Amino acid sequence: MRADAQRNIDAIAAAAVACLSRDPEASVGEIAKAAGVGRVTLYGHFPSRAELVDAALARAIADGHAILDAVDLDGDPRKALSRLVDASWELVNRFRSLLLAAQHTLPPGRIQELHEGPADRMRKLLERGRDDGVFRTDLPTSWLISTMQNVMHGAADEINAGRLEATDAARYISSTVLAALTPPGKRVP
Amino acid sequence: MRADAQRNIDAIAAAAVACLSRDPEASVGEIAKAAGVGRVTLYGHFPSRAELVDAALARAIADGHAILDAVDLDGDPRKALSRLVDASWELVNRFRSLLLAAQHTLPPGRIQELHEGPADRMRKLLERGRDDGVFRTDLPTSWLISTMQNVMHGAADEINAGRLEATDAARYISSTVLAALTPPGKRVP
DNA sequence: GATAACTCGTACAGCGGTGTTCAACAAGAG
DNA sequence: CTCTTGTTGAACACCGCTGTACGAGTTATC
Repeated sequence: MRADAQRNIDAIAAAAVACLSRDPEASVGEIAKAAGVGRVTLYGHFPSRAELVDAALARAIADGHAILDAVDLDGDPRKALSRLVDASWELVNRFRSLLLAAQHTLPPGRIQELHEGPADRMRKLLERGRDDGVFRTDLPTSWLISTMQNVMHGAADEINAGRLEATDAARYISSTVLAALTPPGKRVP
Repeated sequence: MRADAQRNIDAIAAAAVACLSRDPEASVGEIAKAAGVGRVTLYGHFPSRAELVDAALARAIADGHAILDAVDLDGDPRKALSRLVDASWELVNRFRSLLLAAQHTLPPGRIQELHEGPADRMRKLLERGRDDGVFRTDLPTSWLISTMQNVMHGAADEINAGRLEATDAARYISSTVLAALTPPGKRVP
């Protein structure tokens, strides 16, 4: 593999992330142009649109993974969760449109598969909080995780619709999620 | 307006609701066929796909409105909200795909406009509960309403993905929403 | 500097959708 | 019964997208 080919593959993946994050229906042609590459060259590296979207999502998640690594998950699980949710929210908001593209391009289950890493991180923290008695145990962790994701995605929609200020979002999300995770009978923080 | 024309308009709108509820990208041709009507006839009544989707969504919401009218909203606001959420969930689940179609066909804001009725119903109950001190006042009602909607939509997604049983959904949603609405410092029911 | 790897633009075929036209035909309303 | 209003299928032009083919040009690499 020649060095410039590798460089182009990288540029295309980066452009795909950028374009699809703006418009989930961005065409292959647009992405090629954004990468500074001919459409044919792109097809040389990614046989189909689906594989391109897959690569873009994988790249975005990998980037996010690195960012989330910097979040301190020790100490009070509620505080830790709040920190993790804040950081995750940043990412969800940024890649929201890309996810939409993936949803009607990738085969069902593939997205879940790519999200295993981030979900695991969340699950570990959630389980620690459950052991400490600060998070509820009457609902499955998978449901709680998807609820957090849904709240974040919803916030992104509200911002897009102009009904919510981006500066308020993080606080709203944290408050809502922490309340939703509180075990029945316990006080909301 | 001739009687059979009126009948056709009705059949087309009903078919649009049905088809788009199955597949958000159902073509005009499919809908016409489902209505037992020629494609040209359809275009005679609905000048464009957008107007057809608009009519379908409006119809679905009107139908839902009638169903929600049967829900008893008196008594303990938390119990009432639980009842309302259960009924709403039924509808959201049914029309989830139609909403998706509307989201990338109708101009931004139009969907919100059509949802004013249902949102008002929820808002009134929410405000009564706030006056009674059982729902939180530290977040805007609009945010709380959208959170409820997001939890329901998320549940629909989970069911579609096979990660959640439809029979569990209603209970999960109620528990989650009631916790999320609990004022800070109060106990989760 | 030779050679294999890579890229480029253009052009093409195919697909599935939308919206329109036309001329023949059916069915309500008076 | 008549006439206006509707309905019908087939055909058409149009659009933007995907994926492929080709021949000429360019650039890493040895």
